[in-house]
Amino acid sequence: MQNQFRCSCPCTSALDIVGDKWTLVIIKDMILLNNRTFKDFSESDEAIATNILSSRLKMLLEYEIIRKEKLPDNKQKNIYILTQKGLNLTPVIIDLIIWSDGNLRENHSTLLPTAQLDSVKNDKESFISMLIENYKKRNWKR
Amino acid sequence: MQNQFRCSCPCTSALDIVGDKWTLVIIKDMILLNNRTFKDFSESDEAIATNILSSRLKMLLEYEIIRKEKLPDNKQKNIYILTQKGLNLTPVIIDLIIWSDGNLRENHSTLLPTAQLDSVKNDKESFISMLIENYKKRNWKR
DNA sequence: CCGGATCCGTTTCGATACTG
DNA sequence: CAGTATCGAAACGGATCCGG
Repeated sequence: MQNQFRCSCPCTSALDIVGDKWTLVIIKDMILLNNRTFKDFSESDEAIATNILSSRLKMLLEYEIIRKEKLPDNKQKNIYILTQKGLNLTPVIIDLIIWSDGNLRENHSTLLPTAQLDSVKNDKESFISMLIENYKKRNWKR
Repeated sequence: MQNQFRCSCPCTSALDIVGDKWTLVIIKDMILLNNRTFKDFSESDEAIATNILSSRLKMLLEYEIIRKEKLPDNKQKNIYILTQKGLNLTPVIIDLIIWSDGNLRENHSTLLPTAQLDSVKNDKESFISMLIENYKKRNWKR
């Protein structure tokens, strides 16, 4: 299969990644819901098709925003883990959630997993750092 | 023509807008380059096709992220102006630019209009406020 | 069952030509 | 200049298949 994406054109990388509904959903659910397996993602509320999911995971691997590992206790299961580069997208995700909450009052359930919102608005910077540190503690055990 | 977008589903609004390469490009160029006319957008570096541009402007109007006006001194020319809701996306854009600069070193010209980067990294919050205030001063004259 | 890959009809994109 | 129409190409996404 040909690449469906153009890593050969780095100047548009940021928009390939963030300017795409599905990569954004995947990254958001990794950070906020700690999704890790193919199954986790394919069962998410946003109902991504498996072929699309597959193509996006490849793209994110290619960009080194995530990496692929085996579960230490279950060598069968593949898991996808955010790299530092991927975790660095946390501020973008959080700002998007804050915007969504403030400006799309009707319904923002897609972007808001919990009642963490107050905490976010209270001190955004520490909330972001906390998310990143918690993520690393849970998933970066080597 | 049928609507190409589904405003009937507000729960995915944020991703319709930000999870789309072109709406993101349009908003970014409004904030950073003060693009205002159809021509401005269609001549931007990213080379958006006129039909796509047209559909995205309609979508952004529908979401009230921009509004359409006539130039006061030239009743012929349509201009598109960010609303408050649209301007509230500035933090998302800026965070994306910062991420792009820090993590896609190869080439980030698409997202970086000027050498304002140092200023951003120095004090992000005031830079964002400044961008928004400047935008209003230039475009919100009634 | 899980992690995908393949197939295939439908939708959307996007380059260009065209119109008022 | 500000869009709209056209049309082939690409992407989507539901269903299905398949190896482990």
